[in-house]
Amino acid sequence: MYSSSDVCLAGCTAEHLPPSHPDPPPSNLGGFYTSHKDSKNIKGLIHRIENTASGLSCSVPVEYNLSTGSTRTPLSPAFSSHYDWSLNSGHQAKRARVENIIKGITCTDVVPNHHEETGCVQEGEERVEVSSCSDSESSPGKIHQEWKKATLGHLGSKPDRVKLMADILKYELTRAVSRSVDSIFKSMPLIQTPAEMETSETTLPPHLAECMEDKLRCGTAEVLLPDVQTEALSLVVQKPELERPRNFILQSTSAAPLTPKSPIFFSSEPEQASEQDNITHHRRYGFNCLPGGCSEGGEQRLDTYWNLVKVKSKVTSRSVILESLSVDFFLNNDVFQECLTTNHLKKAKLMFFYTRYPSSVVLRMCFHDVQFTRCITSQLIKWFSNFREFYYIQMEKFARSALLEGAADVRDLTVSRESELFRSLNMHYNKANDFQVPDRFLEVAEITLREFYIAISMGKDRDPSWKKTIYKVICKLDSDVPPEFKSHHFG
DNA sequence: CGATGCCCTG
DNA sequence: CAGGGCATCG
Repeated sequence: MYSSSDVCLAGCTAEHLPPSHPDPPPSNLGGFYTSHKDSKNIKGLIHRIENTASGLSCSVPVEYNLSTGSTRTPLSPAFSSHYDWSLNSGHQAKRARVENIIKGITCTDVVPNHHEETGCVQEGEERVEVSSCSDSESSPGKIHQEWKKATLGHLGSKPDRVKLMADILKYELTRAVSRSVDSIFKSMPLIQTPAEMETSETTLPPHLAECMEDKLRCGTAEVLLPDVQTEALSLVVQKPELERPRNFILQSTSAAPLTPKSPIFFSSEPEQASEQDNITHHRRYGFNCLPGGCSEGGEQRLDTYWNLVKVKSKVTSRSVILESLSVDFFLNNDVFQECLTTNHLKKAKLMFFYTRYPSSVVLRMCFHDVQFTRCITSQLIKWFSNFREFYYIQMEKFARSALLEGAADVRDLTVSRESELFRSLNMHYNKANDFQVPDRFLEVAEITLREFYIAISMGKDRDPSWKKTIYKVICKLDSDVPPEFKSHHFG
């Protein structure tokens, strides 16, 4: 059995390829996870504001009403029954805590290079803009100024202070969400904004272009496999020399050499929506259907992006918060499909060029976008069983034909990309011919063919279980699937 | 006994 | 390709 380290795609090192971890955070979605953390910070922010009153035991839980976009501070008995907080020690404590809030806000708004030392949330250039736009009645700057006046100058009535505190909390919450959304877009270099797409339709982002280049190299590269034959196989023979006659029916004289249109796996091919796809019901946890439809993993990521574009376009803090929380929830619940699609079938067929007997672990790695139920697993296993069946039937058919045509030397049996046998297999597993079949597959096919030929010529096919020995041999010739098959970007 | 694979059939 | 039957294996 070949390990993954045995397979090396020439000119395509591991670091250029998508991660092969069974379920890694997508490399192009770092921003999503950053956003997720930031979104968590929204909750943490409230706690941070509360906890800025260090040493104070009383905490004011803040509820954020998602439907109204307002914050509400449930008044504790002490808070609600003793309005005159200047005369109450508890009120002094509250005042200290509120002033601490102001400190926290001030250090983010006024002291540009100080927030790291003070533990304040570091943010970008929007800080200045937020402080400067105070013309609106509800603008943060206005709130900030009023709050400063109310607290530092002890102006305003008690309800005003409470209202202002609620506004401050709302303001902070909104800013935190805005930062989260911004961070998503700042850390999403892979996907362009619509404006960028319009201006540079054919220009890929550097990251993506590099990835595509690598895939191009991979696709046209030979699969370098070690010269390993760990088992003493009965019919593993050297390839015939060039001068050896290469004929028989395995060679097609009329067939043009098969060259893939594109070695990139599906990436340039918009998959037609098949009937099966249309009737396939997809499920996103917590979402019946997000805008953009429900389809493959890559498309879902794109859907997510467009969803975020919509989020970005919203200007009201409430909608931003709602959308952001939706995105957070969406990202926090990894998306699984509960049905196998035609794309999965296509991928499985291409996988067959590498492995005829994939283990369940390999299947899980390569189909990590589907939820692996018992039904899904057995369906995938059944697929490969069907693939093998066709494969062995073809092998037996061509072996018998070669025997009938009087092939005397088993070394005359070869499988090249021009042979009829390969064309038959390629038509079955790679109908679109958009995949560069690895040379290793040709080698394995040749070995299989010769195994069948020898067994038949020796009359072993009279044994009802004569194929089993061949199956065992072929099973040991599996290769590990390349990282592309384990990647999110496949398909 | 469940998982897996082959065989056969539609 | 899927479903069912059957055999094998741990």
